[in-house]
Amino acid sequence: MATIYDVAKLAGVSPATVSRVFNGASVSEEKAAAVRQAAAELKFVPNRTARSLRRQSSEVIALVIPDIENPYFTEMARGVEDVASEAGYSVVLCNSDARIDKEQAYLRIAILEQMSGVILAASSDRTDLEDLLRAGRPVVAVDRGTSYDIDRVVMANRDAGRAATQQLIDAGCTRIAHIAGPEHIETAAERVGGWRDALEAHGMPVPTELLRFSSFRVDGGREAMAELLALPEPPDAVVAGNNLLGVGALQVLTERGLTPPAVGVSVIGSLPFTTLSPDVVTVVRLPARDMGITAARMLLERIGGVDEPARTVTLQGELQPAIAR
Amino acid sequence: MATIYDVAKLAGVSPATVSRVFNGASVSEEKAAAVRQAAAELKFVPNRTARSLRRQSSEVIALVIPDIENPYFTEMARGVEDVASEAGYSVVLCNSDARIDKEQAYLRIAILEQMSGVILAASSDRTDLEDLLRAGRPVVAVDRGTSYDIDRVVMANRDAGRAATQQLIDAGCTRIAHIAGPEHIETAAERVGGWRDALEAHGMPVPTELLRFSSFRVDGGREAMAELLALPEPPDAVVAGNNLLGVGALQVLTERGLTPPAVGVSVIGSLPFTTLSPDVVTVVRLPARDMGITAARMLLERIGGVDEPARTVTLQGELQPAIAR
DNA sequence: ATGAAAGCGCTAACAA
DNA sequence: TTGTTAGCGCTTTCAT
Repeated sequence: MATIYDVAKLAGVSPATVSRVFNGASVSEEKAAAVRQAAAELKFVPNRTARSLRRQSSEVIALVIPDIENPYFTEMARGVEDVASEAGYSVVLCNSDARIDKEQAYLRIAILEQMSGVILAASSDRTDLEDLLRAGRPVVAVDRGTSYDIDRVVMANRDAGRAATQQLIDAGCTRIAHIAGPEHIETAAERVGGWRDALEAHGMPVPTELLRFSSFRVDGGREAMAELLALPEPPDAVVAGNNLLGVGALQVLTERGLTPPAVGVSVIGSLPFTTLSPDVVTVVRLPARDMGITAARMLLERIGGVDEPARTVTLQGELQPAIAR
Repeated sequence: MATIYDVAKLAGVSPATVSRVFNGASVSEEKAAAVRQAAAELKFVPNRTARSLRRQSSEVIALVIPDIENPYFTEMARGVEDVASEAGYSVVLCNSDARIDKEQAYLRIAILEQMSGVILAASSDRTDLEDLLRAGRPVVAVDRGTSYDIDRVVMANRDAGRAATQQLIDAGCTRIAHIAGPEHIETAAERVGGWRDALEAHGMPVPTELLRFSSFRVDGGREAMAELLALPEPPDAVVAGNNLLGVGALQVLTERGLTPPAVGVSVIGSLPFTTLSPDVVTVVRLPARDMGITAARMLLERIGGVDEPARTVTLQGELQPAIAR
């Protein structure tokens, strides 16, 4: 691997000049050409590690998500990656497994590896960003907020919950359950709010026994749905709090021969790998990729030194109603 | 951030001794204790960038996969990550998008960032590993081989294809189609071989018009399934070459009211987010997580200097038959 | 077992 | 504009 010194010697200039050429500082066109020529000849590429050590920062950003197997987050990851790699940054994808200790470990690594910044879908509202922020690394929150005053990109969760529920009301359902995510996660709580709103707006009672908090996972959806069906008065419809809960609920319904529209189903989030006809399940599509793109752009701005007050971008879901029944 | 010098001063030793303590070299228990004490007091953590520069390698491995949105690969990624992080390595997940140019770009970055090694699910059989191998970075191939003589972990694709097909034959199907992945991808070709094997073993003709090569994606499965159904003599069963092709095929069948067992379906790979009852679709589960675990272990061995001839590990799929009809 | 010192490849003051 | 030089924080000879 050729170094900056090899190039300098071959081009007949100082190492500093070579560095300047590769960093866009002002260099006479003549020397710049010589440097480029020499660099090409030696197949020189700057050593990123050395640069990081000297600059005290590297062109790497961390993306910390709670579940790498959830298509919602991988879709977001693609958005982040597209923007980042366009700008010459690498993305390190970190799977916190929704565990605060693993998350913390990754955030530590982000500091140690001198990463330029972090995009974080926090595992809980007690995530500790002190060290990171003290080290001057910008952090952008995605999907869920944190307890810090930082940039964030979130979904219009309440609206999504309302729209999903509304659709079932319009279809004539009267006992509408809601399988929600963990109570302490902001997104879950907001979607519950939307479900409540829609019911109240129609003068319908808010049936607490039909509200189930669960994990944002398939098995959580399965359990909750099974419980709901075991009720003396089971629901005639259900709003799933995210894509995986929707899958779990639909699996249980299918197994019992209650495939929609036998029981109405609305899902907040997309069902990318479902085999159901899109006609029978209402989906509020959440623009995960856009969320990733937006977050990455904001982070790059912060890395670039933008210094305005913390911003919040809220993305709207898109209602894809089941065909009216 | 405290440096090794700060610790040395506080502990009353030389920087070299501090380094030795953190690298397991022999140091008197007395001084070692003093160093640990001082390090704890200063919250010292070694700067990884400096170490990488000095050592000319970093504790990072790259995992390059063709489709980050495919659950098969994210499941594998988890396996890799679990092993790697256990050993103190970070994993950089790179999505090549099945494009050889993006893949090449990531492999370049792996060299530049002095990553310790690469786990690669190659986008094609023409992937160029010259630079990487010349730079002495070990590479382990997963899922698919490469044209190089390196360690690899693959699935028993032919067996999987055979088992999936066999199951449909046992169920009494007589016109069994196969929707395969891209012809030039090893895994796809091998699975086709298995399909062929099973048919021939039963003295059944191998119906070329029922073999479709496609992309390993949902839309590919949809197109192929639609074409098959449009045939004058459509198939009464289909073997899907991977999980996404299976989803696509099932979507089309469902939309046309041909949900299995109306048409028999076997899928090579799992359907994690399907809402179908597992009773009606045969699945040959592929142990993706194990593949990741195995590959990561092999890579770490190579990084550690193991120098034996290239090894190949073949993992068996697990037949999960639909309930006999 | 320990310390002194060189240097990994680059960038950024400072001088010229 | 250009070159000289001093590190960034660590590891690793080479002495002792």
